[in-house]
Amino acid sequence: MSDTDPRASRTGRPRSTAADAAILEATRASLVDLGWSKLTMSDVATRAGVAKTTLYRRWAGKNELVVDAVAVLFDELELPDRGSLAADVRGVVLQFAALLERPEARTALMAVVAESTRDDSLRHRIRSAIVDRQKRLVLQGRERAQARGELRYEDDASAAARNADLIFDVIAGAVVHRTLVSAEPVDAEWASGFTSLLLLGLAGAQAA
Amino acid sequence: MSDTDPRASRTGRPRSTAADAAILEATRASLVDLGWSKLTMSDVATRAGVAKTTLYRRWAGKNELVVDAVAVLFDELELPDRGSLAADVRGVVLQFAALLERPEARTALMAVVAESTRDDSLRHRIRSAIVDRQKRLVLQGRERAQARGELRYEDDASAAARNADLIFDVIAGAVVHRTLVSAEPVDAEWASGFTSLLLLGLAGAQAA
DNA sequence: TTCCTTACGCTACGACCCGTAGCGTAACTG
DNA sequence: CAGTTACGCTACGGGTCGTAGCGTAAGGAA
Repeated sequence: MSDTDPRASRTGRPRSTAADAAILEATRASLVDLGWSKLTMSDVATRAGVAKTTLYRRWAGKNELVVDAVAVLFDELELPDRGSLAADVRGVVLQFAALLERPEARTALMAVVAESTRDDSLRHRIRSAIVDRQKRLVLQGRERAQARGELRYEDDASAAARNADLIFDVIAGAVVHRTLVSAEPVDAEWASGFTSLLLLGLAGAQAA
Repeated sequence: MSDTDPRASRTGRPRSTAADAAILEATRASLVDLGWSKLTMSDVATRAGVAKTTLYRRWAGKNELVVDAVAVLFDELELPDRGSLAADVRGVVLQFAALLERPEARTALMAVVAESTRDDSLRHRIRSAIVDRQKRLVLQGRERAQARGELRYEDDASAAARNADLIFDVIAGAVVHRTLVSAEPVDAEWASGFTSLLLLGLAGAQAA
């Protein structure tokens, strides 16, 4: 969460965990009301009932604060077994799309990614707090599909890892692009079309 | 380009087209040096050798200015006939990836998209200036593939349009996500893997 | 040419946010 | 108790924002 590890110093007044929670909650509320660009540290401090200096003691700035405030939203994603690979893909697509409907997520995600193009430490923070944690969904879905016999088990471990990364970028990228760039809704129909394309490919989806 | 149409008023001193070009060029240069978040209107004005008030006479703010400054970069994309659908896809993926390697493009694209989530007019500006213009590549590639016999001609016109939009979101989304979110390189190997996945689908690409 | 209209450069301005310093006080440890 | 760290508060210089006001420049119309 915050920058410094509280266990490093066992003496002195401990940091208020209530303040941590209040700050992150206030950050999400401010994102909803004001959006990324108009969100200010002063506003978050006021909403959280906390002094501005307290924010700077824990986060280097707006970028880091917002990443931590939004990261928890992505942990809500899960992949219940829906019986087939196609159903699992459709399900996660719709779930991810619902997350991107939330104003705090949509305004923050692209903004921090944009900032991360010029800030290595921020990019690593995004990776560890958001991106890498969601790759579990791809791995889980693949294992299930392999167990069902829908996908083969792969021999080369590094090739399998590259493949998982590729699938992750394709699914997440398509949903993000559809939602935020094209600014069109991800509904059940789109999810089905995308799933067909992903499973069958261009020619195969056309034939179906 | 600018906000007001110069042909609307035929009297008075005309706007300097040289200033327009200088401002957009200065904006790109400032994006390279400072990035989106540290770019200021004052800095752009100074670089362009123009008064700050001149900027505000043409653009409502930083968002609109940057969209116009970056839009021209995307028009460089083209789709030469490489002989097969797979080769065409690989080619456009690598071309788009090269564009996203340019610092002015990568820092600006995600930032304006993030802003557009709370600004309808900005979103329309992005669509007309950037997104919609690039869908020509999908349409062109599909026509060629159909002429080669690699894809069927589609009967339903609206279904064909939805399909083109889907493919656009999948290709552009995957490249953007790989480059900016996962922050991994789009090299020839990745482009080939992605192309196989797009053409053959999950099971098909695994078998190949 | 003269008049009209619009664009330009320049200066100045209030408003706002940034990030930090300094201080007294609060909370926890040994 | 003393020692250490966190907190709230105030204040500050520095920077950007977007606009107003002014005199001047560059075109078109009579």
